[in-house]
Amino acid sequence: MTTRGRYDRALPRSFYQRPTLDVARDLIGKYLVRSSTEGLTSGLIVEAEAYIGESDPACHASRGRTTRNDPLYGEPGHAYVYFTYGMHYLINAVTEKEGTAAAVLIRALEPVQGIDLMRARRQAGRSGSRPEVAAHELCRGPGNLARAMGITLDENRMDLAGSTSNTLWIEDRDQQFRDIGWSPRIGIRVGTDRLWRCFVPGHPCVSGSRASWPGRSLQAET
DNA sequence: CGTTCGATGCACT
DNA sequence: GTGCATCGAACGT
Repeated sequence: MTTRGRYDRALPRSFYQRPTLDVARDLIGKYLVRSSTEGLTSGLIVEAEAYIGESDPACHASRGRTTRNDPLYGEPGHAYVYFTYGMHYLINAVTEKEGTAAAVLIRALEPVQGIDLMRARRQAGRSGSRPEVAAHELCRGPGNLARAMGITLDENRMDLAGSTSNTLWIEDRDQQFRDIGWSPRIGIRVGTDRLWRCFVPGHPCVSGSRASWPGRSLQAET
């Protein structure tokens, strides 16, 4: 085994207690890690979006606090997971400070560990034999990502930063991306004027149509 | 390449 | 009853 995927490398709470756009940018290049009874899976975060408070019309908190969005108002560093379109779970990391209702949606990962397990989760419950999902598509898009990582409402409110959980966290493995692109957020009908989606330009695991990206090449270093 | 549309279930109006 | 921070298949150009 390697030293990768250890909960003691989780980002501290102070990482999340900052302006949401800074957290979103800095989450690019970090690793989302999930340890379950099925095994360990992890991936490099290559796409994220910021949702910032009740004044952001696209934020779930734009119409006030409800039972569903309550985790947004809680302590930074916790997960806000919700269910949408009748079939998808999406995961956010809560940011700023208690009461602000801000978070970063994690939209895509480059799979790193547990790729076979990711593939099994993606194919579970599907009928017939289908072509194998390519590795770069396993965690492309927030719904796919949650499916591959085994994230459901069971992980809602989970502490990604504290010491009580050891099943889901985000860690630093000293990865740096030189260039990060910014665009409008995807899949929303309001607040599209804000460039609050960030991503690794040209990375094959980033969601959305390739034509909508700035034409830059991948530049990564360890 | 592009756009449209059905699946599917739940929180909120 | 309406509307999703989606996905992928189906279809048009």
